[in-house]
Amino acid sequence: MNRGPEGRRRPVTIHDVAREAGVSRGTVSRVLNGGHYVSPAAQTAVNNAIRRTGYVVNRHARSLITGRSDSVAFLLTEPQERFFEDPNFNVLLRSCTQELASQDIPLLLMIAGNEDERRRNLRYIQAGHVDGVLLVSSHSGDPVAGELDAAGIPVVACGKPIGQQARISYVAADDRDGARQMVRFLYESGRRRIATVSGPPDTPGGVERLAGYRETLAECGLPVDEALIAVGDYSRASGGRAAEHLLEHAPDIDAVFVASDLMADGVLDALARAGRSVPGDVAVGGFDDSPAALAAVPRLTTIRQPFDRISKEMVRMLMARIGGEDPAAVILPTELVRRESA
Amino acid sequence: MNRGPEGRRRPVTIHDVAREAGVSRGTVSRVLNGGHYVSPAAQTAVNNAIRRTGYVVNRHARSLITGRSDSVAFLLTEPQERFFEDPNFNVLLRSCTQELASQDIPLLLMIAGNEDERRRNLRYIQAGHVDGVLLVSSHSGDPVAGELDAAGIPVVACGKPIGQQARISYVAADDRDGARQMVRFLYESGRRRIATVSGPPDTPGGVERLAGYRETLAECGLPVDEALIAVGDYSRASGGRAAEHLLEHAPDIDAVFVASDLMADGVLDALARAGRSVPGDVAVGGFDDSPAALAAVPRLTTIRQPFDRISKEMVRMLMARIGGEDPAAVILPTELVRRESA
DNA sequence: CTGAAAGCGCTTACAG
DNA sequence: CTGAAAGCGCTTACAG
Repeated sequence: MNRGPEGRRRPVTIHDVAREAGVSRGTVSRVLNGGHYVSPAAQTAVNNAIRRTGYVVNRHARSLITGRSDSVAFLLTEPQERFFEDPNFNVLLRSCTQELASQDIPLLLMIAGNEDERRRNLRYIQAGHVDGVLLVSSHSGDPVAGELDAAGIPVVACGKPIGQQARISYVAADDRDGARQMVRFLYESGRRRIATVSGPPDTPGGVERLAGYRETLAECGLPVDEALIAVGDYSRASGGRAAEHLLEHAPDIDAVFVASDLMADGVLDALARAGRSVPGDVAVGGFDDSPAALAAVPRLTTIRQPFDRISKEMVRMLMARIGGEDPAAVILPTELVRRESA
Repeated sequence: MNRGPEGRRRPVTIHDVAREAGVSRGTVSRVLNGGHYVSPAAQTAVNNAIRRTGYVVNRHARSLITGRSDSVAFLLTEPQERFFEDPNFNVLLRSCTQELASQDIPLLLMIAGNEDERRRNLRYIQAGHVDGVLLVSSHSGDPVAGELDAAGIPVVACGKPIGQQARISYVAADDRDGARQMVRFLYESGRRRIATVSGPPDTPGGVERLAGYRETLAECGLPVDEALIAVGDYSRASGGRAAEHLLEHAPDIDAVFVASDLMADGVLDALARAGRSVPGDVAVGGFDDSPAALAAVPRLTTIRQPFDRISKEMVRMLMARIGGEDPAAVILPTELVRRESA
């Protein structure tokens, strides 16, 4: 940074670098953009000049001409209570931010907690102010993915966008297999009255994890008793209510597979209030391996979603999409993590 | 949006609007920027043309000339565990995002969980890619505020930046008064062995809330017994450990004022394990009124930090700072919220 | 491989 | 109040 007469910074431009290196501005620009068609000598001279002058590219000027913003939106469409309560969002947000930062791409955070915000964010995105969007919303009935896609905006969703998986890229953990692993583990630990608390039926996790539960029970030769199935909405409180419901309709349960760690934490509370010990009387298995699993007492045995890999893949796929590639889906394996609750 | 021959969007520019309205591009720009020195007739014509053409300003072109990016960074410098665990961050992040969105200003999320990330984010910000930064970090020993300020970047901190409050704008809740309200409330409910779990001594909340505790005890004519004071790090687990410590050294406590809701939740767990009933045997008072207060069992009586107002003020002050105003501090009142834990 | 030149879409003095 | 013009800092064909 140079300083002008008033001590105000005059940002160094490509022009200063060119003068310093003794080349034209075009050459500097070529070095900046990959160094193609530049002689080694010019290359070196420019790089040295950049170092000496402390040059930093003006992103606005670049964007003006390239038509790209070199930034992406992280769009969260959730009621705000869930964003406040569920640590999964933070994990995802954190690792996407990190992954993008490593590529020097800023993340614009957009939260659509209601229809108004949804509309405003959509308008902003459609105006072309970002190159693409990472979409996170558990409820896949959400029309926002389709609207963005229709507007020609590259989108990668976290979790299968039910109804439009053919047109929207997404990355998801293998929900069904995760559920299968947990239920089989419970069975092999000797449990025979295995209940489940599933997620909402309009979410991929709600559908797939329940399906995995049913399949595995059948494979183990256990009857699928509808009294063993309760539905939650992924909130901790809904887990507690579901557990109470199960206790009432099937008091002889000896295990519960819960479709999220946060709900599992609620189940733990309800079980404790009912005087059931965990894992003595009832084994509890969660899903996510979120920070909530470690905060629970006892700590949760759960299915790990590889959030780090999920984020990395989301970013990679979004870049590919922005680069013109066709949509694709990536399914990542899950893994059983044994702790104290089962 | 018009479509060119290939169906590709050709964004409508100020030029299209000018033609449509029958004025010059300068006039369109003047309407866009406040409508000064524009006749009512031209005003109307331009506005209609904007509506008809669906014109949206190209922010890059604007920024290139104004030198402003019209975006701000939300910089979180915390170890990631705390970001994952503590819902306070989400509340703050959410309301800042919302407040900025209402002014059409994008928020760039930056998370500095370690030295490397801190350095990269600093570099990005210092390059002038954002107009200012909203700084959130509980540990105020953090040098980042000073570094940004030294680089001439407008900063507003959340919470008093110890050591540099004269140079950095900040907004904070009235920590000391909040502590006073809680301790007095506990006293007036008949409690006489009132303990506290404070925050780290290098955070403003750690210092001020403890000071408020001491003062109020003295005013109530209660001795300040050092065995009644334990220190946590704002994590849930540290609250549990602090409670165990207190129970060991001062088994006759009948109340605990805890410097954060999350730690209070940990205290609740420890108390339950020790067989003490809440609020029967021991009353527990939290601080924050975060979502953790409602998730706790029993729900926490706590001190409300007005996060909505805090965010609004942070944004307002940052804009003022960007506009050239001198630093200032805003202290917002706190309020006792009665629930079941005390 | 390299330079000169055009142009991205806007804002802002400057004349009138 | 309004238009014509310069210029923000870059990238990218286009000649050479």
